[in-house]
Amino acid sequence: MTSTPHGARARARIEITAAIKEEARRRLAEQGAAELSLRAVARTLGMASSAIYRYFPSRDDLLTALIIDAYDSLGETAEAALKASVGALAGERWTAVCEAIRGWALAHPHEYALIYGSPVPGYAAPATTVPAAARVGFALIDVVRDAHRAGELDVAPVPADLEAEAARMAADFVPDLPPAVAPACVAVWAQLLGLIGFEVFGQFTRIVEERDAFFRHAVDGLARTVGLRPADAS
Amino acid sequence: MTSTPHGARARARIEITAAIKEEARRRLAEQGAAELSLRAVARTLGMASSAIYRYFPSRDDLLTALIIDAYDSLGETAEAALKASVGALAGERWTAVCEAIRGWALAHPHEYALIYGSPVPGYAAPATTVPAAARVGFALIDVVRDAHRAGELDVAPVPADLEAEAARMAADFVPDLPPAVAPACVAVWAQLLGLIGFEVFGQFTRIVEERDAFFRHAVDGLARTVGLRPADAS
DNA sequence: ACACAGACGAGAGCACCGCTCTTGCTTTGT
DNA sequence: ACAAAGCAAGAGCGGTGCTCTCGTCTGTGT
Repeated sequence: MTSTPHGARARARIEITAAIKEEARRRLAEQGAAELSLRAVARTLGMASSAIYRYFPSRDDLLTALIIDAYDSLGETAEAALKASVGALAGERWTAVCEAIRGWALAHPHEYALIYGSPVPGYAAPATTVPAAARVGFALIDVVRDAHRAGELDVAPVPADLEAEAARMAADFVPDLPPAVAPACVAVWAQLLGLIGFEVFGQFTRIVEERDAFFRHAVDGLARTVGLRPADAS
Repeated sequence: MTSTPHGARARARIEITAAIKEEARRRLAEQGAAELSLRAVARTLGMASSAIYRYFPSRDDLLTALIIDAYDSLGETAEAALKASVGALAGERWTAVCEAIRGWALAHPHEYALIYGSPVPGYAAPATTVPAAARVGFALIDVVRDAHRAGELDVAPVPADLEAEAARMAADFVPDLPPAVAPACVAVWAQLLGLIGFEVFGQFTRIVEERDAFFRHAVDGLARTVGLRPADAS
């Protein structure tokens, strides 16, 4: 009965690994990454602290696994908003995806901090996290791509010293879009997350009160920057 | 009781406090906030670890002091760029201040992470940090204000649901600017630091190669968003 | 069928951390 | 001059990440 790769032992390993990750994620969501302790996880799981090291070689490895999960969770949220908005105007889709990302960030501040805050140790972004990290960006790009297909994208030219870079970016990430929009896409991606990060990390305290309306307005501005006509008719 | 306490005791206290902060800042710059340990600082200062608690009640208080210093250092840099650019075109001044902020961030990544990355413990932003934190924002606003005085600011209207908020923001932070630009100022401030944060934290790895040209282009876009005519003639 | 290599769990232990408490000594203000 | 307050040092508590060793269990090849 070896339907699973190597018997029941391997299955137990998968289950325990998942249990550790689940408990760690719970603690992460409650207290943040700095307070996440292997010993505490082991304790509530009823195992010796040393046993955890059979599953995750170090605390950083556990954290890396959680980082990938967080990226995937956020990416999934963005993709869901993307799908749900098929057929709508490009500006409205843009807003929908941006608001989905913001909503996720506000609902999972510690996870957000884990992936977009300061890198926890010195710094590290193992190559394994890259594909998961890219999903959010691609969801945003998809809105732009669809708008371009529908002829609703206003492409602004790019300065001469960025032309080569824009071409490279476009070839790497958006082969079916005009190269000139590639830098704008990347810039807007970073700016959007800057906006969200400021809100999540409390930088808007006593500065922005009407968060929803403010975000909506700012996101309209970002849409304009990439060449979309914003949903807001104002 | 006496504002300048006569005696060598008070003077020694100031000197030791400064020495602790200096050593802590050195370690922060080298290793980051997570690795900053009171014991290690005490060790290299040749004092018992418990003695440090006479000067900083807790690790977080030391960190808070460093946060204020970092805000001030960054604010000073921005203000210096602002002063150095008096008389230049608004677009050029904008670029100059933005590049000064970016330059500081790239030169002091750990300090940058301390103030704009994820809040180190659970969260914390003692009220004492607020004035220092505001300096950067005001440097940016000054460019906009001067442009407005010179009649070089294009003010875009604000949606109806933001008018009250815009008026409140303007009254609080930019009383001599049209209310409609206030939300744009705040949004652009967050977006600029998002841009810089992504670069500092390595999110642009393998995505943006020509960092300088890219940043310059993005900053031109931000200038446009607040209503400035960018320096780039393209 | 059985023995053996490998995976596994538990415990002890190391070096480090933030922080507190107590004990003396020195400076300060009256 | 003397009491009060500030200060440095040491010991100690509970916590951390991580390693090592030592029994136990298990999956597998002969």
